[in-house]
Amino acid sequence: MFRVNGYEGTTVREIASMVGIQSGSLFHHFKSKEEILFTVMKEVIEYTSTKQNDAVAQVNSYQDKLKALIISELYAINGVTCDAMTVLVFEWHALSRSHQHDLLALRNDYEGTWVGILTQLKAESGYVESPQVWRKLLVGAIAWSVTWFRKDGSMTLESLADR
Amino acid sequence: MFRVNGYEGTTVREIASMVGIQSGSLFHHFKSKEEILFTVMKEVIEYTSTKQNDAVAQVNSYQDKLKALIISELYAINGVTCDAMTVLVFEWHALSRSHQHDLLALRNDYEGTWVGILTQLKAESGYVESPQVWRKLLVGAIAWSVTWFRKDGSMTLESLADR
Amino acid sequence: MFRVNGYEGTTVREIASMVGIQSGSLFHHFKSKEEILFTVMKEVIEYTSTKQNDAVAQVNSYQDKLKALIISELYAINGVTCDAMTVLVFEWHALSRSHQHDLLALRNDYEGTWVGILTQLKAESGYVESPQVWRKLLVGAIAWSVTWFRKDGSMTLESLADR
Amino acid sequence: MFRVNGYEGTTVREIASMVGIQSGSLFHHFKSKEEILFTVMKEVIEYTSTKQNDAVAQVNSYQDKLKALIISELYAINGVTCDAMTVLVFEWHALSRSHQHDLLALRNDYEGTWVGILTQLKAESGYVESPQVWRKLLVGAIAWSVTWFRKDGSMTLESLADR
DNA sequence: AATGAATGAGTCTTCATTCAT
DNA sequence: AATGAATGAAGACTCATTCAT
Repeated sequence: MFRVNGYEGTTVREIASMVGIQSGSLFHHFKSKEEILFTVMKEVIEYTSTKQNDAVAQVNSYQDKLKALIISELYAINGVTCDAMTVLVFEWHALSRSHQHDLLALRNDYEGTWVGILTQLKAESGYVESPQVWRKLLVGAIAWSVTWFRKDGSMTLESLADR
Repeated sequence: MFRVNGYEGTTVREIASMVGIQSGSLFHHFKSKEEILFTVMKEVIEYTSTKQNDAVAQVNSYQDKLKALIISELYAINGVTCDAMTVLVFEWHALSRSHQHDLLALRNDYEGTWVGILTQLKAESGYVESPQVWRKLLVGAIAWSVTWFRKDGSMTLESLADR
Repeated sequence: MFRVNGYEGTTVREIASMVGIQSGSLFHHFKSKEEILFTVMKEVIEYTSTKQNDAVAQVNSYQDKLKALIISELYAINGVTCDAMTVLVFEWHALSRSHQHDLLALRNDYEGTWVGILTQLKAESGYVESPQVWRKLLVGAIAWSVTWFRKDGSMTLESLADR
Repeated sequence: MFRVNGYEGTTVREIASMVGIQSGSLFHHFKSKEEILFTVMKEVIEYTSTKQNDAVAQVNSYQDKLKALIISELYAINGVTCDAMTVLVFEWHALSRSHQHDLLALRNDYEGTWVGILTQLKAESGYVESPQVWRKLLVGAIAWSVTWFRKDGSMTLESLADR
């Protein structure tokens, strides 16, 4: 619901009724609406980080690791975590400063893996000039796929990863 | 203000007081808060389209035209139109269906130029496989720069365009 | 406009635009919106009173005078003064106390004619028991015609007056 | 409150404070101010219809039934339902088209009883020429009583009904 | 006589949150 | 764990009226 109508555009009443309870009851589970947003974001970061680490661990060369990262992130953006990832990007400013801070810590971990591998690739092949900039360009290209990639189209996420 | 606090997070009163009038007076100029958002978005699209067309017209080869497009879009995203462009991307869902439709028409024009030039490049060099997909990857990488590129950093937009 | 949408339901802007000027200009002619309402009501009372007096003066017997009053009032309610008369009845409470007082004075005149003639008829024929009550029943029946009588129907105001 | 100050002249805040709650709480019970107006009107029509049917059922001759209708309507206009009935008549245009439509359906029922009985009287006695027109003249005379009849005056509603 | 930008008090309505039950 | 009535602050928007031009 946050993805479709935005955080501010979604009412506590709507959330509650989708779960099948009254709006007042929601506050037994979350102490505020913002905590729901925070939870969504926190869980998707944790879930995606785990998936990413698994993917990277399963291959050996850094080139393969890079591709594993790309595929992993494409799946995060376009797979089951699609809604949550979009919310993470588009509703960031709806989060309180303090919660933003908490998530940034988790996020650093995740980004660290990317930059680490890109740095190794640079050392190995000299091809990647600036790992930080590469990461930024890649995350943009990958994240944007949420706006256009369709699972039922002619292209698979694997073939997109190759490009 | 829309960029910093989001559309929903910005009150009409705040906008008015920034302009130096009363909140009621705002409705003499715009018939609703949403019309302000729409106007911001419409104007930035029109302005950027004009800039883009100028940039493309000034060079001859398609490779140069592509680079002109990239630089032009990087400037749109990170230059004076930075706030408006960010709002265009991040507050899209705050727009009414009908206004979304209106902007999409303008947007098509803009995107048409990109895909047109990428298609020419494909015909010439065979390098660009799918112009549509290339455009998507490029716009993602470019748009994302708003989240990390700093004018006062060590990198210029021109050098970023090269990468 | 007051008739169709009510006094509160009509804006000064709408009135002005119907006349072909801006809302601000209206205040050169009337010092408030309520004064417009007052003027409409005052003028229709005066106009109708004149018509009524003319009608009564043209016949001799009290029975004919009564019928003249009835026809005259039916025309006031359903003729060119129809809108203004309806406003007079339905928007009475939108008037300030002081303006209500002013109109009541005019109204007394008008009502005096009715009760005078009904009193004469009682003296003559004994038929009319209470002139005051008769007047009230008659004005109700007549005024209500605004809600159902149609000029283009099968009935004329004269035949209705007979009933 | 609607009767005294009109629908537009009554604020939601005033209504709420009369009931002893905050204005916001009102919207827990009615989804809009207009729904309150609609409810008032709907309930008074239903209540009055029931009363009317009871009154008619208790007598046998059509002449008695007509008198029962007249008395019943006089009581509706001047009794406990007086305020609501007045609002029904005077605030009709404040209702949305759709709600007007709903009430018209209820109203048809009520009017049907009147015209039915007047039609029977015409068949029996030939006295009532046009039942529809009679009904209109009667309802006008009766409804108007709200503007002048005083319970504490020298006249009872029964004696008024006779006239 | 007319404009039209500006006012500012006021309107209905929304909605996250509370809390007695 | 859930209800649902109530809160109250805040929101966008309206509109009669003013006034310098």
